[in-house]
Amino acid sequence: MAQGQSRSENTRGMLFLTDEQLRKGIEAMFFAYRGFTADPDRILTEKSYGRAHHRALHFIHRSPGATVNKLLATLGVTKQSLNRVLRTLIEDGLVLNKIGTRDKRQRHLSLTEAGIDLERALSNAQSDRMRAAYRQAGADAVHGFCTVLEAMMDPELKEHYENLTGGEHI
Amino acid sequence: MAQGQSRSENTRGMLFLTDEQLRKGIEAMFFAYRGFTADPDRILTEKSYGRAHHRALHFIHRSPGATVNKLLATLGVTKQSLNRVLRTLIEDGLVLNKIGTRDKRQRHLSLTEAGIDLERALSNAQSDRMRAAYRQAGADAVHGFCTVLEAMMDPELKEHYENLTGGEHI
DNA sequence: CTTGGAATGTCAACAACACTGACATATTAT
DNA sequence: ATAATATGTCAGTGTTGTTGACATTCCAAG
Repeated sequence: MAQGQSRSENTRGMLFLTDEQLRKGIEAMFFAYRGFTADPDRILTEKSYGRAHHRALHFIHRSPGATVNKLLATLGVTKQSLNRVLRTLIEDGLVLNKIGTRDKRQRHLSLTEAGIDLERALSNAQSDRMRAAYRQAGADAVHGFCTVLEAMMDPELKEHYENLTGGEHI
Repeated sequence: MAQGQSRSENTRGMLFLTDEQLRKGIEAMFFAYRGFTADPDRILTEKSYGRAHHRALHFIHRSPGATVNKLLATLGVTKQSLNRVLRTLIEDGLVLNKIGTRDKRQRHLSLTEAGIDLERALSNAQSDRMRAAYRQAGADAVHGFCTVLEAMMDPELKEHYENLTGGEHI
């Protein structure tokens, strides 16, 4: 039995993965995701927003000027679902909705100053925990963490993930 | 600038963490969690269940005979929310609700054969992806993955996580 | 034995957030 | 002119979470 052994390889470099190790990873994802969202959720509740607002603010901040369609693809929700959230953010003066110059059907989304402020508050809350976890776990662990997460993504989602970091210098 | 450098330490062994690295980790969690739930979700939709049913089945399978209160603490939802889910699972013959012998107020939950079957189907779907990700990332990455996830948990949630793996031999 | 509190279940109402389906409106492309 | 695209909107529905209130059952302390 490879009990209590969290890293184990055979002679061909293949991983031995017990059901227990897999289950542990599954539960770790579940509990960690709760921690991951806990801090922003508190801020959001104060402002009567939800997680969907956070996600919208995050990705608009990340890709300012992106169209609604691009945001839809990134978030993976229906336009009706996103529209409900976007409407309140625009009404509350956190998000700008600018008609495209080249293609006037498109709406380019960006954050107002107030939107940037809230996004930063949410991002800071989430980053603080992430930073603490990174520091506690160490550099090698962080690298492994991201590697496994990337391997867990659907190929289509992974493209969105990579495009975000790639298309930074626009 | 430590740009493009995902693991970096200074002379005192402290991690340098750029905003970009933290943001990348945050987005990795978001996209990976979507992949994490995608496969079970497909099965659940077929059977007209939701993620909450999966979670209940998972933890009942993990700690058979646990009381409702213990399950409530693990899942971190209200009893009303859990009860709605449990009721359908009991009605559908997937979960057993046995009155305690020592304390007859308590209900001890366990899976029926049908419950075990569905739990296994869900677990397999989720494990398959996890296993593939683990294999792709390698043993060291897996270790780091779990380390960071554990460091991200709320202390209270981490106890639940650890109690699950610790109290296996009941 | 009575009483207080704990464990559980249930009812009602509500909110967030996802879905589908249908439809309207510009605008662009063919 | 017509088709397709990008967006917005309305209406309805389902899952999952929440509060608040209340009943039941049972253990334990007085």
